[in-house]
Amino acid sequence: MSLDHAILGFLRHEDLSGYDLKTRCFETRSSHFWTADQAQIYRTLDRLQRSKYVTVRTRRQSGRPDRKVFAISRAGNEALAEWLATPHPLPAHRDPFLMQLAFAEELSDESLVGILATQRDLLQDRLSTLRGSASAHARESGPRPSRRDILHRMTLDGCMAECRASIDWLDDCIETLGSFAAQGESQGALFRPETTGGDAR
Amino acid sequence: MSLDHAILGFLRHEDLSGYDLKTRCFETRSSHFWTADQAQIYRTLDRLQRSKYVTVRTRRQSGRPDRKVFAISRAGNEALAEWLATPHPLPAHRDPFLMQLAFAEELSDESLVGILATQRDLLQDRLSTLRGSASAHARESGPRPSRRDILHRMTLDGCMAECRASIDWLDDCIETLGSFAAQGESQGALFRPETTGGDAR
DNA sequence: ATATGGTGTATGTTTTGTCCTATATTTGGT
DNA sequence: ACCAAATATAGGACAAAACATACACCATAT
Repeated sequence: MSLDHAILGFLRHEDLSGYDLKTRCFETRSSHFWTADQAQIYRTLDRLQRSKYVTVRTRRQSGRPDRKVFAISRAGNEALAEWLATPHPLPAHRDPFLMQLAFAEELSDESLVGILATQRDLLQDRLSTLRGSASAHARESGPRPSRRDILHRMTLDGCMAECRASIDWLDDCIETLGSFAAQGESQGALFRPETTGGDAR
Repeated sequence: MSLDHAILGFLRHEDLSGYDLKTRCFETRSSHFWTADQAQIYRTLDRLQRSKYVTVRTRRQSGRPDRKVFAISRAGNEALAEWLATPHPLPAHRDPFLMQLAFAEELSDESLVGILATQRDLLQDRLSTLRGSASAHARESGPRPSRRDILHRMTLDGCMAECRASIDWLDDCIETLGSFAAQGESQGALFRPETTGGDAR
């Protein structure tokens, strides 16, 4: 259902074709929190049109194939506004990397550290990309950003915060495994006691 | 594909029935990084069996319906080992809450802060749950945790780290919006310049 | 001439995950 | 005696997403 609202959200700002949504919206503006396949976009537009949440007008273009430009309808606006104003439950967390780590019991320490380091690097890359988007966005929006700009910036900040947290965590894991390997197995001391007390909030 | 490996991972440790996997594995041990519907578990077990990654023996039980106990096969072990030793690309990030925030332009400051605070509370609940799991796990595994225990603990730590980062970020957002509302719109000063310089790693 | 790459829309198939329902028995509580 | 909850497996329907492929046209470079 979220994709529907993403499309309505983009259309609220300006009228767009499926192609626009793909290239100017999902591949750029929202890529850090939602992506969508081209096929998915067109099918969803079709469905939104059938449910009267968007209207379409076809733009004849000289030579090129026609552009179908979609606009959000009254009903679409209302549905979107309602969704935006409602808190939604957290979706189940799904993380294939944590799964890999959880079952890596029989992996050698070296392989395991390799996996962790690779993941760290991947997250570092993502963080760099996010930083790039943030700078670009700051440049575009200038010294007096609109409310829209501020919200967009917040989403980037959120992603960067998560990213940094995961990187730090991975560094801790690598360190722990390093001393684990150095001292041999089952030394116990490596197991940091829970931080509940010192870190309560 | 990840679900296959999750099941193989659990079976590597001990033989289990579909019901065991549901109640003792996915609803408890792995709930923080992967969940699975009961129907999905049974269907996946069926498929894994057809592809010879698991074997099954049926336990007659007096009265009760038969238990189908699954065990991982040689082929299953090899497939799992290979998957565990390979780094996998980051999946696309999908976060409906960030989407909600990104499109919340027309929401009043009050509603927006409400949404952010609710999200904060939801994450706080998740963090409490994670803390509970961590304590319980620490208690069960005792002073000399096995490698398996340490890895499991790491997955919990990773989730908690992400959770905390998101909560802190939400607090920042709420604060920013608070001063935004106080000073009126488009004051510009509220837009924190990018932190790239001070936070480089 | 031909290839490449961008613009633009659309369908088919498969995988993955969710929800609902059905069946059958035992145990424990009121 | 009766009801709810736990134990145990499985199919149908469907939405969401990924993956592949197709059609049609243009501009530009080789």
